[in-house]
Amino acid sequence: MVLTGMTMPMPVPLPVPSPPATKSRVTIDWDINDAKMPTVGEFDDFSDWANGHCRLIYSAHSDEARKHASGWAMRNTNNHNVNILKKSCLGVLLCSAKCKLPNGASVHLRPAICDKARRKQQGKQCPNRNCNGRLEIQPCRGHCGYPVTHFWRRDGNGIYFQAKGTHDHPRPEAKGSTEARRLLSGGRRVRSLAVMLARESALSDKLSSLRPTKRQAKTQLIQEGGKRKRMSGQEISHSSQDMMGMPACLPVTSTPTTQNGNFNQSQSTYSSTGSAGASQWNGEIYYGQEGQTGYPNGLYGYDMLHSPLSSHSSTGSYYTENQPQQMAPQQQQQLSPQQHQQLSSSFEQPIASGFQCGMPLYESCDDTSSLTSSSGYSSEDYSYFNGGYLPNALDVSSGNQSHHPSQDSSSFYTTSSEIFSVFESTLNGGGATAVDLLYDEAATYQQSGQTNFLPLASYQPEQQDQLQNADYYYSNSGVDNVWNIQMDPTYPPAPVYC
DNA sequence: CGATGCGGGTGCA
DNA sequence: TGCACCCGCATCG
Repeated sequence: MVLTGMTMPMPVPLPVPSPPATKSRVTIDWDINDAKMPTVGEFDDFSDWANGHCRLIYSAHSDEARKHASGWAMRNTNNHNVNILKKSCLGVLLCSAKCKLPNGASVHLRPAICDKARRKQQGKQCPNRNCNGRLEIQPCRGHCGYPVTHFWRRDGNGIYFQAKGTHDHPRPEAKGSTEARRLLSGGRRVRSLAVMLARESALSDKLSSLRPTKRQAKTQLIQEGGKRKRMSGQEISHSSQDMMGMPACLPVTSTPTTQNGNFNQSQSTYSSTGSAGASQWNGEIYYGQEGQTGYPNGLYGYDMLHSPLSSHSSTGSYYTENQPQQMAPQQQQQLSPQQHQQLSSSFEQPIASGFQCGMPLYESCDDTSSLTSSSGYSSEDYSYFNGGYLPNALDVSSGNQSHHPSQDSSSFYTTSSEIFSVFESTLNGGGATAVDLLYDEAATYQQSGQTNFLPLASYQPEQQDQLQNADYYYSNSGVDNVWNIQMDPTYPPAPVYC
């Protein structure tokens, strides 16, 4: 996706009905704290960009699920419960200058999970050559002012996932990008940052355009309902609300699910499920990956640069957020280009429907719902940020979405595992350089016949130093270790609707 | 070196 | 008591 111009991205109200899901999962109501988790016959496809209040049940054979993976930078949070793994969002690393790449995308790096590493990230110079900004963390405050939390629980042959809160920040670059960069970079780290970031943008646009219609959304969308208690952190959330133009912490007033009753019961019994001492998360045996396909959906207003290098592709979770985010495939298909534009540009139009999970308007902030709810708030991450940068952090988002339909559709479900596999295998195969990876991507796209790649230009002073990304080039003088990004005038933003 | 997971401990409501 | 969060430790890639 591409972030552009818009400085005050507002959530795009998507009059989108909840995505279809198998009855087994939809009808079953559960809470991560339930004493007994429901057994389902069919599992959800893994979604690494889950957003909004939602619950998913993955197969215990899902590699991603076993690893508790997420596209969001989630860090472990101690909830003193060995049965439920809790993680809280660290937000995203943005440029203090809010600079934009030529294609309108913004710098949005993945915060290191490790506190120490994260401290080092902050304050570093923006990877964009033409920017003097510094990297700053925009903390996640999507859950009533606190970071969005994810809960994982293994039970039987299922891995239960529950998310609380709606991210109020752009997506960070995907995990794969960070890892790859670290593995490959060495002294080129800074450059790689810029390259990967920018490349992600163009790449994801292409990828998304290639994505065939995925099977019906399978994610279970269950909005947290009726649990309202604490509103702590509400004042903090104001900033988010203001920025997003949406209430991030309104009490849940709708969604008549059966969850409420269930909740109380579960909370009271939850502790009984604990197996003192031994964590269920220990000694995990990861099964081989079985064709994870698809790609994170991202009608997400803030999200733009998906990482094709992500090791976690996703079939996407079609959350109907009050944001220009995920949509169900079929819904997407029904949209005309104009509709796409309307959807993405109608930020100012708040929607008040109770669309399943993740609707900020109905976001539950009562998290008493779980003993395990919490956050990974880290004061260290906020110091710089609070210095005055926070307000516009979101402007990294998507300004251009309303102008480029292709971007709007760029984040939709498409089985792109084949494409990813190219990079992933290369990544893991060893011996490949960053250039190889990048080139592979370009080549792959070309094969798809849907891109407008120009032949790779000569590399100078070395191959790695000039890359092409469909609509712009990256070059590095090799002197100051920063990248030049130049637009490729020949690149037309071709809208493609899957 | 960093990602992850665990868990002791503290402060607050 | 529940939650948010800090910190150190251990393991693994």
